[in-house]
Amino acid sequence: MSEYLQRRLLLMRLIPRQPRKKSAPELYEELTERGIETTQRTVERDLESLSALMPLVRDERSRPYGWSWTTDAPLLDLPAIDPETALTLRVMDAHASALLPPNARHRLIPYMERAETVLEQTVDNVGLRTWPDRVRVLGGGPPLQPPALTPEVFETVQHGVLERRCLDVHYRSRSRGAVTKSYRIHPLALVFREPVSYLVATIGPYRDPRHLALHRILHAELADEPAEDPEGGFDLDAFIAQGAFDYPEGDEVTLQLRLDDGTAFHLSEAPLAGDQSLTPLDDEGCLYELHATVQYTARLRWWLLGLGSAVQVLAPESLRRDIAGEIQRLAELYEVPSSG
Amino acid sequence: MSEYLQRRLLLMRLIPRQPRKKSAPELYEELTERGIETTQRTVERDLESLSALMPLVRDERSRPYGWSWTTDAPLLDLPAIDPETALTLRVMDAHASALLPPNARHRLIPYMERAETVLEQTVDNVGLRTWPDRVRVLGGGPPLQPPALTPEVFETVQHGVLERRCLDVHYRSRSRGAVTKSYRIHPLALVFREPVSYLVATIGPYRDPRHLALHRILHAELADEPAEDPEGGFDLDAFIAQGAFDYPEGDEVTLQLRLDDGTAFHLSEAPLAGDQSLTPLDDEGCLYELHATVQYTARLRWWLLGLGSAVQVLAPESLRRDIAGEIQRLAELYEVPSSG
DNA sequence: GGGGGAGCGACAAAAAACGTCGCATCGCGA
DNA sequence: TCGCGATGCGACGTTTTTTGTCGCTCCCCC
Repeated sequence: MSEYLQRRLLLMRLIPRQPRKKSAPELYEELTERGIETTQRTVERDLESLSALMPLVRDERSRPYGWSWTTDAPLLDLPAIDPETALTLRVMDAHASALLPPNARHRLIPYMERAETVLEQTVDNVGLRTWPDRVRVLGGGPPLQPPALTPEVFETVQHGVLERRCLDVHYRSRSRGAVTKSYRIHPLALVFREPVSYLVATIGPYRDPRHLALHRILHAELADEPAEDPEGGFDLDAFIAQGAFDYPEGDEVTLQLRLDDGTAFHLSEAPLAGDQSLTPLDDEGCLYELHATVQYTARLRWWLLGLGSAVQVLAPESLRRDIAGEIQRLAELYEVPSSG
Repeated sequence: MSEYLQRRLLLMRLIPRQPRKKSAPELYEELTERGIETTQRTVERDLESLSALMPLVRDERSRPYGWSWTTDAPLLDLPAIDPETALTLRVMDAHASALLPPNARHRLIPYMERAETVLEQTVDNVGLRTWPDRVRVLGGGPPLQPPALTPEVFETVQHGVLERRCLDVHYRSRSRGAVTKSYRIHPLALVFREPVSYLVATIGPYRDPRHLALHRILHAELADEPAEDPEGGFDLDAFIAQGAFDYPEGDEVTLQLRLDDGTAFHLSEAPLAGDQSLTPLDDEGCLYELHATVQYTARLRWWLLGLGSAVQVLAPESLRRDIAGEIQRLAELYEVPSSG
């Protein structure tokens, strides 16, 4: 029966993209491992005939020749991506562009190009070419620009986290001045906080995890030494909860707010919590009271404060005092006249 | 030469995923269109032998049998996704989960599962299985929950936008009460604003574009009538800029802020604009002044206000007055004592 | 009831794919 | 510098698969 197709399909999947490569003997090995009986000669022939059809390249600089897909090889996906999925991918990408450094999205280019092609064809069928004019993502976060990374850094760091290997990095420390230091670090995890991406790692012989902003890593290189977790293991959630990223986990509190009608409407659409309740305070429907059980986090506080006078915090008392104090400081800062 | 592989590969790509289907004669047609000379018999044979290897199904309920991939057919991508890309996809998805309704991401499940598989294998090689514990995305936007959508609505609406066909929708209008109305609408564009997704469309015979929140569309059905743009065309950016989503485009202003050191540090990492400058105001480095050319938007205002007393707006004067006014209202609301 | 399209079994010719062998080449270590 | 082993590759005859064609049957729809 048709060994042919199965073998070539598997073979194509085993070939990596360009910086990496695999030799014919290697590929032969992997094929037999996966239960395909063949000869190395056949594999060689397969590679040759495949390279006539697809963007495969052979690196002949060193003797066991290495095969790989070209960097710009278009994505060939089975089953092919459908227009709806392509659209979803695009929306996700549009959104991620505000969050991830450009280098991080670099790897997704073939996927996005594929999505683009599919969308264009769809639109073409209907006689239009105005696709990109039909979707927008409006960000809700701070209007900041993601910092640029040294091109290779993201890749290398990703590699280190994925393969659990140590990294040698040059790090421009947070303290002022352009002082850079070199460390050998044990990568533990990746954390993305709105525009900035962080690597969590232990540094050199020390055992306490730290976070390094990726854009402050000027150079990174993979070491051979395998990365080790600190004794007792590493719990990323606990690390974040203890406040490492200004995102300390708050206690659960019963939030009580007084809202104007516009804000009440928005919150009825996208609630703060599953148990949220909204009740009008008067007949005209201009004021509402909201109850909800939420986590008290810094993010919540920013958000409430940002809404300004559209929202008044009634409870918990600690949050109310907190915000009132902030307002007092603000009032002094802006020399607002007395509230009588 | 090897027509074989080329033909079967193309054939597989032409087969759609399950709700859709294509018959052997259709597929034969499309193959010849793309320059592959063959007979319909061969296509039939190909389909049969392929279905032994892959999750293809044949719908035999009506006579020109329809072929499709099963809904859960795993993604077979060439070149295969590499661990770094898989990781990036996961990060994007983690982020999108806070923004898109669950139904929207539904289509990406095969992609995410594929990414998951690749990651697990990678981690396996190194003897670990703790992959999901190594990445987190910390949101910066409001801590709201995306509203739930009627399952089919997102798909149908997407379809309408993509193929430019009218939709018949039941819409629960924004005004209070559970009144729903039915309209025939001409879909124009999709807009995503943090937790809520919108469809921009003209309604019935009217010519002015409106936005409909997707979660308030209770039911949607594709109509045969092709969708039409309003006379004079439709410009999504202009529509947004005119304030349709509380995101009116602001004028460019030269922003001047006084910041505490923590905020200054964050802004030095992720600047507000390309031309941003930051200068310390004293020797201890506790106060900084920032200049940047930015768009004056509501989003900027929320964000500045949310930062509280860590930021003082010095210019433009209009923004300063705006914020000072807001603070005065807040001070009255919270009965903050006089600022002297 | 009949016409046409679709699905499918069979067959023989044609075209590959395959394993094997042998030789040339290259890299590495002695 | 020499030699060994691994790798790449051309050639060849056999084997297997593929492919076009024909014809029969079934089913739907007119």
